[in-house]
Amino acid sequence: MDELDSALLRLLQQDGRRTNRDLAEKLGIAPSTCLERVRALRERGALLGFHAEVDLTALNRGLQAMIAVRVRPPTRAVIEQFQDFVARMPEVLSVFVLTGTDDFLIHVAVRDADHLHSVVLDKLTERQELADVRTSVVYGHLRKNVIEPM
Amino acid sequence: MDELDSALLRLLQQDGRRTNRDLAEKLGIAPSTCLERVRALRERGALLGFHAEVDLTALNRGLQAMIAVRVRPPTRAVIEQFQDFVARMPEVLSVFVLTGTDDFLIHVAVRDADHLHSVVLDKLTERQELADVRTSVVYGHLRKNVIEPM
DNA sequence: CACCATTACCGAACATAATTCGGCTGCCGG
DNA sequence: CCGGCAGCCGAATTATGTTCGGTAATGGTG
Repeated sequence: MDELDSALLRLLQQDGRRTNRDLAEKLGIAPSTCLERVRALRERGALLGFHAEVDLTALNRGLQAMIAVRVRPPTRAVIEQFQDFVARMPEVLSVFVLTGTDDFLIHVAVRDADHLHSVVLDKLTERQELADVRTSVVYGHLRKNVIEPM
Repeated sequence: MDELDSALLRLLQQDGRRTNRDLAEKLGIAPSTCLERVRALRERGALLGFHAEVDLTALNRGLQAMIAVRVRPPTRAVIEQFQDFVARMPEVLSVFVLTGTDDFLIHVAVRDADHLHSVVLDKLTERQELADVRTSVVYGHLRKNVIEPM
């Protein structure tokens, strides 16, 4: 994991569709070398994959919320079962499993306030193991690249 | 935004490096048509970009935490200034601006517990506007694709 | 119902890029 | 000093992206 590798990861994070030639040129190495480097990063597991970023508004899911949840009892079985359930909900963007007062943070993207309401009341609150729910609307969500630009 | 478009977004979300030919074949359309569709999605802003996913452990930042923050006073000026500050911290993965009791949720990835400690005590707590901080360690973080697989 | 205009689609030709591979270089251990 | 190894390179090959003119489908209009 030298300087070249992190430069590659940084560039591919900013734009995962940069061509191999482009990358090679920016780093001052041959395309074949660059290809080999990227392949090695994938094999080592440092580079997990490439994903398109989709605009939520374009999908009619412009309203985001963060739902803090406590389950009871907080045993492994209950936590895993609840996590599985939440992961299957189409409104869910991501699930954080936490220490502390809350057991979960659920990041959701929904159509509108009614939709959010129904997600919380009709889907989540139906669960027996759910002990506490607190919903916050997300005004803004800034996502950074893991490796800082130079 | 028809069925073809969302199929494209779904596939590109799973793997942003699928070749155009590949996509076209899977959808049963010509490569040139597929290319035009993807271009249209980008121009419309539905498809925002492509990004590499990097393994945090490989970067020696295997410990994640969620930091809930309240600032005082919660005016626009203070909130924007704090957000700018947080966004510049290299440990930060993403920042959620919230309604509710907490003003921010800060998702960080750090080397170890000492690093986390220093982020909270040496960097965050230094800020005058900071009224309240609660840190939770993240055991697991499941990220889903926005569009469900079929 | 016929007409036109518009849009989406296709396939072939062309341009660009990915990938392979044999060989070269420099570094390390013996 | 000298194998042996790992990383790198560049040219040849293969695959892919991209453009563009033509064609079929669509939808609105007289």
